[in-house]
Amino acid sequence: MSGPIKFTIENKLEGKLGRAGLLETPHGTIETPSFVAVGTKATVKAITPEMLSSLGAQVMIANTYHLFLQPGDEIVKKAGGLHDFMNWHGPMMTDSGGFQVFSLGSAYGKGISKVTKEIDPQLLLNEAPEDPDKPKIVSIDPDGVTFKSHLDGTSYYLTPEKSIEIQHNLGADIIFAFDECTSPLEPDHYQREALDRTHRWAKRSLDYHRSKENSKHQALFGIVHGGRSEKLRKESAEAIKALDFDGFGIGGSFSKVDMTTAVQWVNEILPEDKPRHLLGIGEPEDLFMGVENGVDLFDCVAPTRMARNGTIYTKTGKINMMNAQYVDDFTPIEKDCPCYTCKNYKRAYLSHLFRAKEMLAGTLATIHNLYFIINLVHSMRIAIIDGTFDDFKKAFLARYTA
RNA sequence: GCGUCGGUCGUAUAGCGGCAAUUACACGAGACUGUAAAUCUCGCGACCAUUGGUCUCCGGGGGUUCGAGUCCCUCCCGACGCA
Repeated sequence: MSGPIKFTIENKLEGKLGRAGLLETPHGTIETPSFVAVGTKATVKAITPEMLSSLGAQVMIANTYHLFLQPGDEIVKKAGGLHDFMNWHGPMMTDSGGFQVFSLGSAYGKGISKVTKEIDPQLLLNEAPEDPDKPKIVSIDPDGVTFKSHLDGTSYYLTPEKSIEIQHNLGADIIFAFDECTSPLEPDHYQREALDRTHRWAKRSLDYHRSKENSKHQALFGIVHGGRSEKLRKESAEAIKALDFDGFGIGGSFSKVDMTTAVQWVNEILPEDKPRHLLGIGEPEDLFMGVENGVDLFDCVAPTRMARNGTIYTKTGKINMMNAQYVDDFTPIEKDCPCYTCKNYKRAYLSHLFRAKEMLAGTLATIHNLYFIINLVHSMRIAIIDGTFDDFKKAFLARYTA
């Protein structure tokens, strides 16, 4: 074991793919399964790194595309890397920019999200409708992707090598290969084409990475794709597995019903001794599904974005703090929750802060939501170690209404 | 007391003969899954209803007109000016 990270399994779920483990990185050890806080632009929105740490976060993930545009990876490098730049000294990851191929590309302005409730067959037939009023800001070619900056319209060309170079400058402990996240609405022939491209890019990402000194202290994860297709998913898992990455990401925009099968197909193939990260997934029921099926790491904007938009996780489901009923509700945000927000503030106060558009609203809600999700995944870990996962899952989901 | 301007959906506004009536905020609800997001969508007179329909509405009352927030008369209220 000579890579920059070390993964050891502590206990497994009987008869299933799930496991609890330890992932050692140059900036500390992550107890898995673990939820990775999203800090796209080198900040977990609304909170400081100290708050992030004290609410129980062990690891966070920033974004190549956003930091490349602003302030620029060279600036971050001069600052001494992301850890010093943003004052987060725990384990850190960076995403490659591959998701932006989707969110700024095929999903741009079309109301398509990462997880669709169901696939509308009408949309599938017509493929994605083009809006002639909206200039395309992403265009893909065999070598890379041209982005028109969403900030000022400047064109930038991102290739696998460029993405890795940027991620080397950013200096996270774990970085991702440059991939293409496709829309589930794309037809089969396109999924095929995009998958082949992602595999070529994976190889190029890895080759470039290994040719640099940074590969000694930064780990590189390859990303499995394949959309909704069993054939492509399994093929992708085999192809990425063959490439000697330090760990794996499972990517894609899913229809809710396709997610479970996709994760199972892939994790049955991926090597057991390397960590797996289910990219961009984080609703409670999905986290149970992922953990049960062998996912070690999750990241998701849901807890932080929901928090800023006034939605709070509770053990019985999400509540919208903007609703009239909370104006004079002087009970804690959530009874029995030990987080800073719940220990110190009442619903009526949070309701007031949101209505008054005070910044503290987002901060307090973020602290609670992140604690809720991070603690949920951590509890799953403990349940795996204790051998009580099924009971824990049953009890949680019985109370929780999505 | 006289004169001028003004009174429109909770508030602030648009409207100057075809209007259930503009816009913003507020209010009510919903959405959000590798962050174009402290954002976005919908609703906001009432009652039916499948597209759609019926009624009631722009300070009060009266008038002109096929048709009136919109024009005329009068009353009430407010601001300003002159007494």
